[in-house]
Amino acid sequence: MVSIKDLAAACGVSVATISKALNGRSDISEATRLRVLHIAETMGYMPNSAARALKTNRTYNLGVLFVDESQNGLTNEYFAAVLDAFKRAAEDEGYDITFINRNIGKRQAGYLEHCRYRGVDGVVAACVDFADPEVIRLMQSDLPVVTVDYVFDNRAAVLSDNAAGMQQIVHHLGALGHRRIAYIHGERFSSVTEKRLAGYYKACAEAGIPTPDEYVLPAVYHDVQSSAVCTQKLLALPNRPTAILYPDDFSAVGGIHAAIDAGLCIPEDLSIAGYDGTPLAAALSPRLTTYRQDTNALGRRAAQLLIAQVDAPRSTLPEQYTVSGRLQVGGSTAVSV
Amino acid sequence: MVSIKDLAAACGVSVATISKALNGRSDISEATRLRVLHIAETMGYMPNSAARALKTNRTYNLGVLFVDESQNGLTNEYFAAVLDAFKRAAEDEGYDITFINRNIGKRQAGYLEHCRYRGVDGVVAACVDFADPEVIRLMQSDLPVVTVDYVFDNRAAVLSDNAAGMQQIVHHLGALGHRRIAYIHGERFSSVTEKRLAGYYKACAEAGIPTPDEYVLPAVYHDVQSSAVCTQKLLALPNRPTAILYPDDFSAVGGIHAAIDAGLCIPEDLSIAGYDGTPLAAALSPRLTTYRQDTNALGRRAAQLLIAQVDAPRSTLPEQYTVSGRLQVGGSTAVSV
DNA sequence: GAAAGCTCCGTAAACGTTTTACCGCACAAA
DNA sequence: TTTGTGCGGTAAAACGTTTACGGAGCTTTC
Repeated sequence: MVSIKDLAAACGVSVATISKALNGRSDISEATRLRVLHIAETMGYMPNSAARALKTNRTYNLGVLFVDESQNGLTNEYFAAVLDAFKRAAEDEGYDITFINRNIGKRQAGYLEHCRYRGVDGVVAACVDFADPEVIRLMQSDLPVVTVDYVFDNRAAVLSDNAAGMQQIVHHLGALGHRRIAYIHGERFSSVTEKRLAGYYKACAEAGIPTPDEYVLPAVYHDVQSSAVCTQKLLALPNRPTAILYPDDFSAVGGIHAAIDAGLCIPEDLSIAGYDGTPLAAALSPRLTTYRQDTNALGRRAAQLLIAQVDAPRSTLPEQYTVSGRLQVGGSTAVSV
Repeated sequence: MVSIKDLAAACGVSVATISKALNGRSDISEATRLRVLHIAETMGYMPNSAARALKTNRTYNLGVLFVDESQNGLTNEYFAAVLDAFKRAAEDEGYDITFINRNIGKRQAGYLEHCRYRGVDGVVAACVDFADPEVIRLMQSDLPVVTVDYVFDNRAAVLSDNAAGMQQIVHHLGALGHRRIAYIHGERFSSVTEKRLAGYYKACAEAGIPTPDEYVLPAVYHDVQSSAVCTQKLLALPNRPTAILYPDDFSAVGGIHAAIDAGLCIPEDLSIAGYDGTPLAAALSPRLTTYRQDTNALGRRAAQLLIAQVDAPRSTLPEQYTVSGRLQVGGSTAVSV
């Protein structure tokens, strides 16, 4: 590996000059800069990020914090899509991304310690349990942080418009004449679920649609089993709903099958809506009505917010951004009978 | 940040002693080691990975190379699952993982250059175009490398048993009495596709099942549109197949709907099989017959192979491991009429 | 009783950068 | 001639580690 020292020797100047030439400093003549750059090219010079990080305390590395327990990790389609967009945006700005975990070397540690050990310039947190003391410690540290789909104190955050999305779905169904709209939601005490529930109740109230307790059932995100069971319960009701809302597109599949098993036709006998707007929604037949979250904008925005904090002159305040999605009407919803 | 120097001062010993105590070296008394460890704990000492990397040329960072163009990135469920397992295994061994891209800082570069810049100890390559000159350059470098689902020269690789998987599916259908089995496959010139095709042909030959050209159609992985179109073509055949095989579970959804639209019942009129064994397969009704790839073993094995190379005494040879999956029979396949 | 061998610890150099302080020089102003 | 003022460059310290080497004190060995 050719170092800055070798370059200096080859160019006949000092290492300081090389460094200046490479980093676009001003106190150097254009002539020598060009010469250095050219020789660096031909010698195949590569800077050493470790040395640079050691000296500057900047790694140009961004940490990604998420929990991979219980399937909610990389295999979560929503999170994967957001992360993918985040990654692309970060790379465009010259940052690399690396995963945060709870050990340093082979020793157990905390998330914060891991970040300090690796010297990441900032952290994006998604899909994590914000009640976890370790997560809280990280959030309260002086590290630049951006959260997705959760607001921690007044730290930077990007949010999907969960309440608005839910409202749009309800409005859509209300416009189709539905008056009995049930909602099978995801785990409680997640801010996403709470927002969507609020949106559901608000929209129903506005439209004068009743929301009896037996129409609001708890299930589990991405679990066809639980959504199928809930659907069966709803369909067994004396006054069964004409439309059912699901926590996500995948769960809706469980609902669809439960409905079909009950001898119902979709959308003639029952309207069904998912959430997320994944490729799966478009693959189903009829296409699933769903709310498409703008994962691309979410990830990109998160990267921008984080990087802005990283090289903020400590004056910029953290912000919360909400990015809105789009109702995607498919054939799974139709006028109420 | 408290450094080794602060520790030395607090302990009243030299920095060398601290380093030795921390790294479990032998030329130090157990008494002082304990004292150092204790004081380090109370002072909240954290090593600096950059400094360590600079000195030792080991970063304990593993690079992940994959292309994220055309949806085949993180959102690819198969890859995401493998990566997740890889990540867990790597972390257990004290390694962190970071993504490889083609720029260093904001400048364009090659994959290899990026790796050298970041000083990753090794690279796992999956879902990449192995014809890309940049990828080839990386593969031919002296960096420890492991590939998944592809064999490059004699570098280490983990492989899913694509041929065997396909054979098992065909055997299963053959045992059910099917004699007209069509195969809608993924993109050609991918080694995965070629292996599966070979498996299909071999199993059919063994069972004396004909494989007319019009039964073998090219489609695109994870594309319901193309699989639906292919399905329509097959069903329009004068001598239409009694069973259709798909490149993956998601594509099978397209096929199922095309079949239903054609007025067929599954599995009574047509048997259908997917590939991968994703949660989706189990969510469908009837459950999709599929071949479940052991993504967990694949990822874990890849990590083991890579790490073994990293700290190999240059004597160990790279190996190719094949990990086998399991046929998962669902209700989408039944005895032939 | 001296040589040899341990055990434990310190000294100092090195890894590849960046950055601060400074120096010499040419040129213009006084 | 002196004094300032940029400009182009150098020297050297610093970042936080690891490690080769050496040395002091002790024990073993012949």
